[in-house]
Amino acid sequence: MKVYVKKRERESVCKIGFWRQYCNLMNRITIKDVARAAGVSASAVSRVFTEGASASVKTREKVLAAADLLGYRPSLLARGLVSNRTNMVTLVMGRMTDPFDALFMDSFAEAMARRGTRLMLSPVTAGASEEESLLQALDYQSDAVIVSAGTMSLAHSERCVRAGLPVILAGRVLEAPGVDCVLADNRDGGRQAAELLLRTGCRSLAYLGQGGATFSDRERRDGFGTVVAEAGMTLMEQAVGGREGADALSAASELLSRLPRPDGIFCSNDSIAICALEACRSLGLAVPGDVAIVGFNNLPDAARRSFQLTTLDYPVSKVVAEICALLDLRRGDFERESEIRRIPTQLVARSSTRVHAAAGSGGFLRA
Amino acid sequence: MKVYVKKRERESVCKIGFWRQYCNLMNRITIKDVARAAGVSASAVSRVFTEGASASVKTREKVLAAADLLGYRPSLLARGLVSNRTNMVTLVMGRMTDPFDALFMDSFAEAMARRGTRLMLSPVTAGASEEESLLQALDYQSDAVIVSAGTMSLAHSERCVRAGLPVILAGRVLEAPGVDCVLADNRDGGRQAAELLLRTGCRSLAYLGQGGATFSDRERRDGFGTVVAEAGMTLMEQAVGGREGADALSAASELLSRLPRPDGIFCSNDSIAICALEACRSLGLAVPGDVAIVGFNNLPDAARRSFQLTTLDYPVSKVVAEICALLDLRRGDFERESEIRRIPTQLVARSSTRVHAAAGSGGFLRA
DNA sequence: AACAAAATTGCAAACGTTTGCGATAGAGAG
DNA sequence: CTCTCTATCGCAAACGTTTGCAATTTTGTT
Repeated sequence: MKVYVKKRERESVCKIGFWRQYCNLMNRITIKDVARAAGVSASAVSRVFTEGASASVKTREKVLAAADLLGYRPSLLARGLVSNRTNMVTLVMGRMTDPFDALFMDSFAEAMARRGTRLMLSPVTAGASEEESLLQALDYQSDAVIVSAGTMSLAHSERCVRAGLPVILAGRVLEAPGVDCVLADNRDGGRQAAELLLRTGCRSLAYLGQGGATFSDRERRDGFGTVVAEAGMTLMEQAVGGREGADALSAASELLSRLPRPDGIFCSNDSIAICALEACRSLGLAVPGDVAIVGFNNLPDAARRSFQLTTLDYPVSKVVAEICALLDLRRGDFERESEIRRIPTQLVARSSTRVHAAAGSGGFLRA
Repeated sequence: MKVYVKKRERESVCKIGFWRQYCNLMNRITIKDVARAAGVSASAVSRVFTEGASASVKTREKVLAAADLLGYRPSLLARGLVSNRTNMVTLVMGRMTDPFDALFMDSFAEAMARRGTRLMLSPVTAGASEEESLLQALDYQSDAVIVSAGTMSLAHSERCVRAGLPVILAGRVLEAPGVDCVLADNRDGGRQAAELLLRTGCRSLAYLGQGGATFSDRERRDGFGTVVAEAGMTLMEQAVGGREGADALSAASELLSRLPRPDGIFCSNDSIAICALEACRSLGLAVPGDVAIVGFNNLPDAARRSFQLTTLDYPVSKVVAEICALLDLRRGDFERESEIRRIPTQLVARSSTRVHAAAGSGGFLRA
C-alpha cells in the first residue's frame, strides 16, 4: 500500500516525525482543518467551541457543519496546556478489595461522567511510593485530586495544594488549607452499634477491626469503645491481618475462641462481619443467640437471606454528592476555608442481632 | 499578602492570564526553570528525562540535582502533545455492578500502575450516547482503549483504529483490523457445566442468564445448550431482568416454580448463581439434592462456606496479563493482524452440585 | 600529535489549542 | 448619509514539551 504523506517543512522520516505525519494522515483533524473547511480562522473555530465567546450565527453554523463533517474533536491535551484546566480529576485509590470500594468507584465514576468530568485513576500499589500516586495528579494537570486510599500517608498533599490542585479526602480527615474532607460519622456509628448490642442484652463486647490500619477503623473503634467503657466493660479487640476473606475468617475464629467468649461483635465493615458470621456457624455458635454481630456500610450483601446482617447504613450516593458539591465550590476558589463534611449513618437492624434483651450466652431468654 | 508576579510580555491580568501567572508562581516548575538552574539548555533537560537519548554524566547529574531541588515534574500534557504518545490508556466500562467487574478493574489498574501506564476511565452511562465513551479516548490521545462494557455497541471502534488508536476488547469479539480481543472460552465453559450436570444425574437442565444482553451470556448459553441438545433434552431458559440481586432472585424463583422443575441450573455468572441458590433455600429446595447449580467466574464469594458454589474458574489475572501482552505487541505496530485470545476456564466442583449420579429430584441416591 | 569518528549540545520549529489586542464589519441614531 | 458603538473576526503569541539538524566537544586510532 502506497501511503501518501503530506509535504511538510522537513521531509525527513524520523522516528516520531513519521508517525506524526502518518497519524495526521489517519484522521487527526485539527482546528485548522476545520477552519480551512469552514473558510474562517482557527480562532473563530475555537470560539465556537468555547461557550460564552462571541461568534456570529453564520460562522457558528459553518464551523459546526465543517466540524461535524470532518469529525473534529478538540485535543484536550492542547486545550489543557494553554488554559490550564483539563476538566479532569484524579482519583487516588488503594486496592479495590472491598465491595464498598467498588460501590464507591462505580457511583463516583458515574457522577463524573454525568457532569462531563474526565476521571483518571491513580492506584496506590504495594510496591511504589505512596506519595507518588498523589503527585501523579500533577503530571496531567488534573483540576482536583480525590484521595480514597485509607492507608496512604499524606505528606505531599500540601504540595498539591500549593500547585493549585484542590485535594478532597474521602474517608479521613486532614486539617490543612485547601483540603476538604468527606467521611462517615464513624464515631457515632460505633456508638450506635455499642448501644444496640448493650440494649439487646450483650455482656461482653468485642471490636473486630483492622488494627487501626485505616482512619475509619480507628474512629469506629473509638466510638464503640467509648460506650463500652461507659458501660463499665472492657473492650475485647482483634485485628484482621490481611485483605483476604481467609484473614477475616481466622481472626474471627480466634476472637470467638477466647475466654470469656464475646457475645457481641462490632466489625469495622460488612465484609469482615460476614466472615465473622460464617466463623460463628463453623464453630456451631448461634447468631444472634450466642453471638450478635453488627457490621458497617450496609453492603447489598448484608441484606442477603443467608446473612441478614445488622449494620450501619453509609450511603455511597451521599458521599459522592458531597464530593461533587465540594468540587464545585473549590473551582478557582483557593481562599475558601477547608470543610469537613460528616455523613450520618443509620442503623439497619436485621437478624444478626437480637430484638429484645437476653441474658448472656445461649440466648435462652430470647424472645 | 503581596503577590509577586513575573514580568511577562503582556502585563494584562485577564481571566486566564492571571491564573496562569498565579499558578506559575505557585510552583509550576517548567523545563526552562530546571535548565536555567542547571546551566544547560531546555533540550538537555528533556534528553535527561527521556531514556535512550544522549546526555553526558556531567549534565545528567546537574540536571537531576536541579530538578530534584526544584521539584520538577514534566508536564505530560505538553509531552503528549508533541510526541503523540501519552503513556495512558482508556478503559471503557459499564456499571461495576458485578463483583467480577471490580476484580477486573482492580487487577487491571494495578497492572497498569506496575508498568507505569496511566489509566483513564470512561464509563458508559445510561443517559449518554454509548459511542461517546469510546470516542472520548481520542480526546486525550490515549495510547490504547480497552473496552470492557459488554452491552456497548461498537460502531465507532473502527474510527478509533483509523485514528491510530488500538482497541482491545475484553469479554467479546469483533473481527476488525486493529482490534484485539481477550475473553473466556465461554462455550467450552458452558459445555463443561452441562457435562457435569448430566454426569451427576440431572434430567432437566436450565440456563439462567441475562437474556442475551451480553456477548459472554450468549456464548455461555450456546455451549451449554449444545450439549443439552446433544443429550436429547430441551433447554429451559430464564432471563434475569435487571442488575440488582432482587432481579436475579425473582427470575430464579420463577424458573424454579415452573413445571417440570429443572434439577440442574447453569447461571451466566456467580452473582446470579448465588441468588439462585438463595432462591432454592427460600423455596425449601435442597441444593444439590433437588437442584444442582453451577456458576461462572469463581468469585471469592463462591468459595464461601454459606454458598460452596460449583463454578468455572475464569482467572482475572490471566485476562489482564493477556491485555498487557497485546498492549505491548500493538505499540506502534498497526499492521499486526488482529488476535483473539481465549482464556480456558476450569471447573471447580464444590457442593452445589452432586458428586455421583443421582436419580431425579429428591436426591435419594445421593452418595 | 593529528585526524576521524562518535557523543553531546543548543537552536528553533513544531504539537493543537486559547486569548488579548487591534481591525473590521454591521447596526442604530441623528 | 455620516457617525458612533458594538459584536465579530483574524493575527500572533503563548502553553511546556520533543526532536532534527548543525555545531561542538569528547573519544579513539594511528
